Amino acid sequence: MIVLMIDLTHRMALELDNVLSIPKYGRLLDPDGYRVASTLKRGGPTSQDDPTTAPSNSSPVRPVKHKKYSYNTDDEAERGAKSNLDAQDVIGVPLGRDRENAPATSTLSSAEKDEMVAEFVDERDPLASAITADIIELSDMSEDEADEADGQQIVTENGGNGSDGKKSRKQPSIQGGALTKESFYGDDANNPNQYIIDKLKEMLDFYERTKDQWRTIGYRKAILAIKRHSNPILGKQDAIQIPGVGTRLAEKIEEIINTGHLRRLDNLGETAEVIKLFTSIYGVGSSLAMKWISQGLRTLDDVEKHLTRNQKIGLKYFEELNERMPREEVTRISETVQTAARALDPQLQCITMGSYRRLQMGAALIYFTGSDIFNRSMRLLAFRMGMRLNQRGLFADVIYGPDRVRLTEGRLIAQRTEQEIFDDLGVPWRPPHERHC
DNA sequence: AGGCAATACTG
DNA sequence: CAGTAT
DNA sequence: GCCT
Repeated sequence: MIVLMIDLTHRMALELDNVLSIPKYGRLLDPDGYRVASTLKRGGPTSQDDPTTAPSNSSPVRPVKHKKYSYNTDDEAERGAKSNLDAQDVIGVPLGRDRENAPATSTLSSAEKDEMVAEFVDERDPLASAITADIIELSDMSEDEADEADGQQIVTENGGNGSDGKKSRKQPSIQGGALTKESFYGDDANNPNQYIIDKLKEMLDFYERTKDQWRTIGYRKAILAIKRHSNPILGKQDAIQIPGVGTRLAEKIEEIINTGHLRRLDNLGETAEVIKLFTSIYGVGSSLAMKWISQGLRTLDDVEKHLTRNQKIGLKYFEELNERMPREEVTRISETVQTAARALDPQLQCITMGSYRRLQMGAALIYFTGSDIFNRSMRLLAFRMGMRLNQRGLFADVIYGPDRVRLTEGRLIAQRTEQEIFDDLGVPWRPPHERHC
């Protein structure tokens, strides 16, 4: 089957097993609506294919050669997968701010699309190809999932509830053994060591913007470890117990405990601020930032004339690229992409990745996680309990007629977390690898 | 002392 | 190739 | 930065 993975985040790549997302850039701020490039092929082994030749439905899909975009699916040829899209295709959807009424593109011929691709590539800023989506071939997805390809795979109804709005906003922690983001990383609000974490985070931010790749990793791991550590850290000895926290950090932690702040941090002063400012320009990293600082540059204006083409775009859209994309907007863009993609191939499974997916509700997680057998048995169980489970949630008080015909929708009783759905079904939560049946 | 993920695009 | 990005 |  073919899966379209939509990645709208500009800062985070998704890496999931063999599936790599294509690094692309946040959002497209082109004001004139959107267009879909259906076969935007990149370089590599497949680029010699005649781009004007639409792949034939009946011909076997050739093995995927470009490892960047997919992994090999040996049995794919035998199964003769039908799709207008190949695994190395990329769908790019430039999106403007005012795109609600953007024109539909589903009826475009492939020649027209290719023309658009050419235009897209030639005339657009590279940064403008904001939204990209990978076509990934997955050979191990179940029939069951394929059967469900009709509906919306992305949960959108409750998307824009603002829970994704702020930078470090977290959902409340949930109890039980569920391996959720919260239980794994800890919960800001309830963590007794949050003030320590905050200080260390500031250090981390600085090193992230400096050159110090390894210190960055050290801090990051330590902070993660402290977040998972639920007891209050009272001193150096406590701290150094935590794997990931060594002598140096333990001392800093003690200083934070005793004095409330870090002298090291206070000393970073202006430099840290300016580095932060400069590296906030998309395409400007620590090296350039430090170089500029050493040349006496301090403001965005100072720096303007030293930028490359891409960096100029980064500066032009400075605000937009540094702003977190509202979840609602992600939802909207996802739908746009999906509509366009399905027009090209109705069979497509579409999944929006990144932080959007991490906050995706439990019902959808269960669904995507599988296995098919597991999902079937969970749904059957729900049915027997007079309920209904699907990728949107668990519904109670569902009325069924003869032959399991469902007469009512029922009322939504659980959807946000896997845990609550399992609970309501009376099934002990189990980790994905134990969901074989 | 040496490793700490892997890979793509840009200029 | 170094820098920047995901 | 931390760990081996």
